[in-house]
Amino acid sequence: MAKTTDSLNFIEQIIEEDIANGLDPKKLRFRFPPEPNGHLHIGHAASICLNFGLGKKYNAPVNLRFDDTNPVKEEQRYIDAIKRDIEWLGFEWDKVLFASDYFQQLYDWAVELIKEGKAYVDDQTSEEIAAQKGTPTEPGVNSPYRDRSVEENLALFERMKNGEFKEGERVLRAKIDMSHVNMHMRDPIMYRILHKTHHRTGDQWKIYPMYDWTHGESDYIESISHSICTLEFKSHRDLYNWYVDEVRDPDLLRPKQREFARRNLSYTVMSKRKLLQLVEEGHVNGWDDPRMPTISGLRRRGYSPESIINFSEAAGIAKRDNVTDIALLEFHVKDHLNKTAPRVMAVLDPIKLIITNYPEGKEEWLIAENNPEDESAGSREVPFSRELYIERADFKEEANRKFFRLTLDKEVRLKNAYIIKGESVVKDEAGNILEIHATYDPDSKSGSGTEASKRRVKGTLHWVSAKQAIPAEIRIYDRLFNDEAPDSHKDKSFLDFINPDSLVIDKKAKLEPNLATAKPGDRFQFQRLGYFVVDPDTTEDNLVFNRTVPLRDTWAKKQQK
RNA sequence: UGACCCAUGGUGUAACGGUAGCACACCGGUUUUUGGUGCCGUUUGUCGGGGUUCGAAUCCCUGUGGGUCAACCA
Repeated sequence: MAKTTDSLNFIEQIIEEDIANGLDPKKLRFRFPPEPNGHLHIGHAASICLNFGLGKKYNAPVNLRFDDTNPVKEEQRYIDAIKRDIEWLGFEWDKVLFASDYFQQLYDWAVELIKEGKAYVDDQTSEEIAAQKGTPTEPGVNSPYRDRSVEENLALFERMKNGEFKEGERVLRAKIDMSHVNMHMRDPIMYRILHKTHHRTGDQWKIYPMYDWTHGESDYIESISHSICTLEFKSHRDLYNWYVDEVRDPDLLRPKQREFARRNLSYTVMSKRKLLQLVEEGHVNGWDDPRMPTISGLRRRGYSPESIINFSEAAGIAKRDNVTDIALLEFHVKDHLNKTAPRVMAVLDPIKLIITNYPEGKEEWLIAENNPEDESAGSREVPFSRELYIERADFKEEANRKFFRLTLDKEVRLKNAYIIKGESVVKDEAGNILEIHATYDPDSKSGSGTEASKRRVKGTLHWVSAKQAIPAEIRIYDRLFNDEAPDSHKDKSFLDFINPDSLVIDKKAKLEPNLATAKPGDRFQFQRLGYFVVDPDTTEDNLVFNRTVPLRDTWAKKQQK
């Protein structure tokens, strides 16, 4: 029989196995190691949820470690953005650390390796070294500098450190095996010369360690038990182990690198390089543009941390390449917002509705439930009067049976208010509808008890009272890319798939007056339309909303068929 | 013409030698003062071929398909 009780993902299985084999659970320690060269995106969320989730599950510390070994690409503002995103997701790190904290230790260890004859300075150019590297099917050849004396290597490495050489003139290489089947083991480069200012160490260093030399050693220094990374690092594992074992105290455990498949999403570009290009070339309005798959973009779009975490949980962890349907993410957004977002009435494309038998000048404040999914959300009052706005698309002079909204001579309910009946329309010379006239039934007030409740009406419309309505700017986002998986087209640029209609701005919208005090970040469900969030661009004079995600609309879907 | 990794419905995952489940998506029904939500249900899957076994998605062999590896990036 299927055991649906918490099945473990394969990383957890490895950990359980290690514990079963005698690993002290108190020694469990994880890390999340971003390079501060851009914003985190939804793919990183998988790694964050995995590592911090493991920390929670096993009550183990998780370090936030910035892999900042390449001063060319890294910036302080990205460090700040990454911290904010992780905090926003609700995770707590044990320590914030930097690979650059270990530069001196790494240097000292490198000197040791040189002394042991396990590293050497190579004077060749990048091209020459590449040419000697061989190919996956052919072995490489040794560098002519491979057998330099320890003294000479020490002296040269010292001079590299002191900035006596230009960039590219020399590198330090590990002396392993130029004919190893694993290309990464063919005398990998440990240090390169870079006369660049580092965002943390400034101009102190003229040489910078490479990823492989840094990462395992950093894990070792921090006593990380399980170092979890993505699949493309699989072939780095041999080198990771080699480096760690060179410096490791035999009594201490070697951190265990294990790899899982990165999370891909349909219609979504996840490459940091490409996201940077979108920002730099101005295709979007920054890293936090609501169309971006970045955590900051999703936040501005109105996604909740819960929805991202639930999504990651649902998507799972495995070792095979995948393209997850973006609908799964959107499902979790709607699922969470449905339970938490207050309902509110807004009309995006207003047309005037006059209740002809409602007294001029009269004004009623009707009670409206804030969230039918959550009784504790309470209720609010909305003004009702003779002149209202309704959605232009909610009226047709004549329509078939499938149309549940307002037509002439048919009844519908105004949400939280009365049942009305379409009577006539006022048009201009061109035949455009200017106003709809209707009559209401005073005995049909919502929740009054006197409502003719047994009367069935075709549908329910949202509306706002014209006099009290407040205007707003509504930003509606569609997919940035109109192709299923723009990453997969090797022959075309992903920019060719940018959807020109990915952003629509609507300034005609009319909202119920309660929204006047909404603050940036507040999320609402606009009744029958979708979930919306107040954008940070909002000012006192200009209320700005982003559409997080539309509501499921089965009618619209059927129309398309 | 190498090494390594991977292969379960449309998608993402579970089952670790004992009846192939779950979720999303899709489709249908139902409830509803949101064409939302909820509830119910249908359809759809172990890449092929051998083998081991009483029994194989699971173990072995083989084929096929996909991915990764030749940055002074991470």
